[in-house]
Amino acid sequence: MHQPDHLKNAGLKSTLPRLKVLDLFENSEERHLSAEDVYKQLLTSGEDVGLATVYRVLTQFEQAGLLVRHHFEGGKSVFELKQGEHHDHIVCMQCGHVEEFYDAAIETRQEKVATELGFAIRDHSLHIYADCTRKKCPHRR
Amino acid sequence: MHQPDHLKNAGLKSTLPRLKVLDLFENSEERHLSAEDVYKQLLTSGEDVGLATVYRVLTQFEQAGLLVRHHFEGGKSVFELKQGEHHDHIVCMQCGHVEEFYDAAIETRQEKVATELGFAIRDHSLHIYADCTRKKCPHRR
DNA sequence: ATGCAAATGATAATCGTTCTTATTTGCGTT
DNA sequence: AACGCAAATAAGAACGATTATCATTTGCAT
Ligand SMILES: [Mn+2]
Ligand SMILES: [Mn+2]
Ligand SMILES: [Zn+2]
Ligand SMILES: [Zn+2]
Repeated sequence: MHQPDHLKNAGLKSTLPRLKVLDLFENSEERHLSAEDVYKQLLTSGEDVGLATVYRVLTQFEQAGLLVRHHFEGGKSVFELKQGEHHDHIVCMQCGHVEEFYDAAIETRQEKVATELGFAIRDHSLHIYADCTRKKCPHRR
Repeated sequence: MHQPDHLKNAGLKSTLPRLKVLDLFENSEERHLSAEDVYKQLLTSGEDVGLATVYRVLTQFEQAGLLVRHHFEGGKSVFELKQGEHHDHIVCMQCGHVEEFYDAAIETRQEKVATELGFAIRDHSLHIYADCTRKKCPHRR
């Protein structure tokens, strides 16, 4: 889906570290990755990229519109491939599993609320923290 | 409204630093304060409390249910007095002004979404980032 | 007033992230 | 294919927010 020239189109030279990071997001099991996640996964697969470079590249990709950054609880930034449609997140407090959802009613209510209060929305984040029911989840009874 | 014995009820000794911090939240102009905010305001009013103590006390108050902690963008934690009713926040990206709101429709939709996805909600945060229209706001045209 | 567990405050340590700078690389041009 | 150079990288220092350590102080039950 993404090609080396996606980088050029974004005004970024197609360098080895950038291609590796992009590749990781395209082929990783987990959609939502922190800088540390990216760094460690690259190390594990033998690719060695400096941690500073990972941070720099993630920020550049965010600015270029290739990635979206989220601030879930826990302090660290998490990134995912930007693939058009906006969505919100529900995070399992037991296993960290992240599920995505979109609810049109919520989105419109937000607009309404903001307008009534005299605000013009630029962005928003809705994070639901919950317990999931996946077999893998350590919380399962 | 809060008395020294609110602390005792929460299982916390009523010490000087704790009383000062609680007092600040009760009498401060701004409802939503960071640790740094609290520390500086105490210094300004002549009270001297160590920064470490401020952090410690804020966390204890959160655990005791006296304060609620929020993670707005910008990295630092922000606290406010817990006064019963849950609400969400809309933050001005220009002046930092925080407005509170509650929308029943949004709350119920969240429950619905979570249930459908097989999650049991424990908590959530909805932060709307926007431009406000207050006279004080530097963004005003 | 006394004793002691609990709390404080100064400072060191930690964590995620950004900055600095010497070295390397991508890539358009010979 | 070799050059030249701006742009990018890597290693480590620096940073800002927060937490941990530990010697000293304080609240409070006796
Ligand atoms: Mn997502
Ligand atoms: Mn609030
Ligand atoms: Zn789970
Ligand atoms: Zn404003």
